[in-house]
Amino acid sequence: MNFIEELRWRGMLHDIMPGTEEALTKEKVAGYIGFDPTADSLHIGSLVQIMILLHFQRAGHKPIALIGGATGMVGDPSGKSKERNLLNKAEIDKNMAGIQVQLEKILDFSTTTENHAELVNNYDWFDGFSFIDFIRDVGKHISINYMLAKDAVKSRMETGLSFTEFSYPLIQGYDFFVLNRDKNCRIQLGGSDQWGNIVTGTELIRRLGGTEAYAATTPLITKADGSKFGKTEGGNVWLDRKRTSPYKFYQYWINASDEDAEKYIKIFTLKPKEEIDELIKKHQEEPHLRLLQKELARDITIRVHSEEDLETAIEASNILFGKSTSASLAKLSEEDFLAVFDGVPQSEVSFSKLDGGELLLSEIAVAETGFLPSNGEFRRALKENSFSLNKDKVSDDIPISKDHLVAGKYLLLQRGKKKYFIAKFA
RNA sequence: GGGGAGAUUCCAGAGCGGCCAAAUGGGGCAGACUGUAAAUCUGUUGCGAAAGCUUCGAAGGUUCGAAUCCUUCUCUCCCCA
Repeated sequence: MNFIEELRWRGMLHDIMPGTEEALTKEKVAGYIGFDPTADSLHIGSLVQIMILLHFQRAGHKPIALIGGATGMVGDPSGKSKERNLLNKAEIDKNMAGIQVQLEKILDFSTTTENHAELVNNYDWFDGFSFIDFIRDVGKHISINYMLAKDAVKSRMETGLSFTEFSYPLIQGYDFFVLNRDKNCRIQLGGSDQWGNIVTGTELIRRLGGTEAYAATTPLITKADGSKFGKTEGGNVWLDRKRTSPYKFYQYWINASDEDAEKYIKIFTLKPKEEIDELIKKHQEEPHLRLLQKELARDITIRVHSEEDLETAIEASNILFGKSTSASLAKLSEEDFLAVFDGVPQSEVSFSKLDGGELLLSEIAVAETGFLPSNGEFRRALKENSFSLNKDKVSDDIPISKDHLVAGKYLLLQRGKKKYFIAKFA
């Protein structure tokens, strides 16, 4: 199965330029995807693009990850309704370092591999490239009419668009040209919102007499219920464990709906078609086992984090969602407790507050830890029978004593099925 | 520059002197059902234990009483030039 066929059955192909498939079949080429250094970590939206590069590499081609050190300073108007804030060089450098680590985890960068992945930064060729040179050597080849026809530009004609953002496609197009010229890069991949930018590149390459260049894009990942992919109430789901703990990361995938899980397992795992078909079939026979979600979460968590992180996440999930009760919780040592609940939000409470024996549960849940925003919210939770202390439902506001503590210093608070919080007494 | 419409609790959007912490819908949260899914049904959704307190773009005013009336200001949208 060639690269494009692979993407096609996985539902990862949105648009493709004619001739791309033939060109890729004929020879092994280099291809690239750009990543914006807007944060020091990528989130799972970018994971789609990384997977694309991984497939590309597995098909024998050479993946290039371009970090937009220069373009990050300009800002891509695609899909943005407002002018973007610009980043400075120092921020971008810091962000690049973080992103690099994440890419290296997934793609094979070892130079002993013939088609090893490569990381480039477009700042390297834009630094020192004067404005005059740029508009003379590059701008000359692309007409204003061509630029104005772009959706990203058209949709901003009403609200306004700075010259800076207007020039963006041209800058990204030049990246493609440079990679084409210097690294025989023949294809640019990316999200469907990048189509306009990508074809500006192929156009530029044609005008400047490079080798034939191609393009393919991935569809926007959606969720069946219409909410945005990769978001939770806490914000984006990041690849960086400090921003999104492995436990939360694992939980994000475990919570995917059936419909989404079928889609995601094709996109985010490398499992072959037969295995996935089999999994889907089994899942439909015994949906309550949630094989799809488990396999999906397992595979991605290992790829992004590690086997150990997965084990811990599963263990934590079993305790939090399994049949476990306060009894099994009480048996945990402090070490196990901490390891298991690593990703659960925590807050410290002064141990001495327990002394009088009059510290109420509500005070801990609201004032001391901020787990719930107000006492009203706490009362509501009691009324709904949705509040648990150490896995036991609570129906009244009770005074907390040292006897309630797990491993001598923790309280496991819970609102509803999925929201946990740990109060640590120290 | 001229004329008009508007700004309401997370969002949309009613209310147009007391019955308004403010209809309704959406969203959020929770409960039931389940499979940590979807759908459905139910409850809940400013703070406060309560009395009560603080909210309806901002500041003043009228009134026993204002989201509702008046004045000024700020911002948004539409039409004409």
